[in-house]
Amino acid sequence: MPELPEVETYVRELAPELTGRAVNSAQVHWARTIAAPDAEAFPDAIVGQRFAAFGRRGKYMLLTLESGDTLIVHLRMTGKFQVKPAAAVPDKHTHVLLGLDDGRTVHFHDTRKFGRIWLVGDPAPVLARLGPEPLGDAFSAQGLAEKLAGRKAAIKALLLDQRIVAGVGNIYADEALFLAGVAPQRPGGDLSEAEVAQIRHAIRQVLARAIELRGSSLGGSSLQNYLRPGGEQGGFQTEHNVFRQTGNPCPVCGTPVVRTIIAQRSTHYCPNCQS
DNA sequence: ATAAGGCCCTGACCGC
DNA sequence: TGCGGTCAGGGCCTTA
Repeated sequence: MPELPEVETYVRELAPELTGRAVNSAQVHWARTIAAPDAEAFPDAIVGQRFAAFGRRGKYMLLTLESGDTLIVHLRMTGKFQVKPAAAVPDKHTHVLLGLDDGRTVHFHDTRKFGRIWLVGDPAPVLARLGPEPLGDAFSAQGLAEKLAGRKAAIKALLLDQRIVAGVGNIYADEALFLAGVAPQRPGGDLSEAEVAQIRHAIRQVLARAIELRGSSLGGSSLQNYLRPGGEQGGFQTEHNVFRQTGNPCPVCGTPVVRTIIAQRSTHYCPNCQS
């Protein structure tokens, strides 16, 4: 599932493909994909616009247009936003098509239909609830500790809360807690200052490494939750220590990795290394 | 205010 | 082979 490293990879790889390209046509085949303005108004609003700059906030892609408008894309679970040749045929899961002035077409493909696209003048309201960027200076150990103070929910659940830190999802929450040596079910408010600092450091470390490897691609050939804009896989899945490694030996101590459910999400950890 | 559970969606997978 | 049930989970919503 696309989390911060996967979205960052999208932004970096889309920029050279789309910068300067204009949208000549637009079709919406699943109305709920368009969060703003609405499916009916979207084509007229996007046609004629030209891609100018590419950014990211948490798991949101921010495609700035020359007009000053922003096309915001959230891939959620299975969304893919890919630039394809003119001859590429959309399938039944292709919900939005953007025809470009060079003949290619952007395909928004989303099997589960959880993904959303906004076309707005001001992206701030869409992003208003997000916590700090984990790779930025604003994500401090002290700030994280303040947000965890008094909280009784499991640290795993709190790391998935985008208001606490933006961009961490199920994969990188599990991997970061492993690197930090903290058990996922520990209440957030019970963590020591040192443990919070270790978690912050681990989040930054795992996200940076995953960006280097262009994200994590999971699943078989037919159920691929994340593929890069050109259709290639990422490379970080081979470095997962615990995520979907249930029963496999912990790379550090050899204890079998355990799977449990926290906040209705699959959670994987080493019961020996994480406490 | 926080915590917990439901909902949206489809396809893979499992047991019978 | 077919079929029903379960699981996957990000963000938002409701409920307590």
